[in-house]
Amino acid sequence: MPELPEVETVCRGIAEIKDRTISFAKNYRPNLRIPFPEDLSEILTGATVIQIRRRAKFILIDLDNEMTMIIHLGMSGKITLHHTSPYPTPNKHDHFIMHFGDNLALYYYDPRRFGFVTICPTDALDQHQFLKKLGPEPFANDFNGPMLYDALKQKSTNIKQALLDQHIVAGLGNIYVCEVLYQTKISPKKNSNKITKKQAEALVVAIRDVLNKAIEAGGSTLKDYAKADGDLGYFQHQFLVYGQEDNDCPAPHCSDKISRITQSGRSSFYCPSCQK
DNA sequence: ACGAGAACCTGTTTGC
DNA sequence: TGCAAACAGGTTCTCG
Repeated sequence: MPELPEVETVCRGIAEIKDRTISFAKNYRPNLRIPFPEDLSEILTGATVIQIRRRAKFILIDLDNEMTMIIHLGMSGKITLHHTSPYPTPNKHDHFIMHFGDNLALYYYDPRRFGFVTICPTDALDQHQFLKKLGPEPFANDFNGPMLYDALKQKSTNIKQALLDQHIVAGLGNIYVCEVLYQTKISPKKNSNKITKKQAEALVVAIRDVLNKAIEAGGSTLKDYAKADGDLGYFQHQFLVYGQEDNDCPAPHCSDKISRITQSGRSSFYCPSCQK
């Protein structure tokens, strides 16, 4: 999926649906990763958007009927807006559509169908199965060096897997974990419980730094992710290690090349010389 | 209880 | 050129 910066970019990209009233909503298949709620269309139609928020990689859309839409983009989910009716005929991967009158429509497109759209009473979001166990937001005060140190100490897996664990810190994905580990000179193979306090502090700084830069660049555009306005993000041009297998390590005095290894079925890119 | 690996899907790229 | 295999931003389930 889109990781945190891409989801943040989508949230900003759909800001104009705020204060707009849903005139039509429809899902075009019964389920994605989870079923669409049976009464989704009835609940949404006539409701007005109060606020758009992000929690981890979830898009939260608060409505004036005390309900909140929860949207997850999975690996290949994409949201696009249309401003002129008649709106396009849904493509076979456009699984959910909302109209806000005749000059604004939101389409949810997801070929791999690992994402989902659901709804939850706003006051019950904290208890929702997808949200209740999430770790802290990377930019929140409760995410800090001592907290991360303690959490990493509990895990017996490698640091790569630990940072992907949404219960430790919410929002990181495969790309940004690779970049963060490169920036902190920590090998993805290092045991999570061997991370020092100093390294935990450095990880907090690097996580915020990498995510901030990615958000500023409008996220990363890979195979099938684009912002809501159809423009592309640019952060992919700043990847130092992700997707750089066999390229020279970008560190000034390093003559090594970037390696790719598989950890728990997912690619990790790193410099064997710089990252220990 | 925990972690590695498989599973869930389709589309695109890579390699023979 | 053509086809099969590998690979892809995530999460959750099963199995050892």
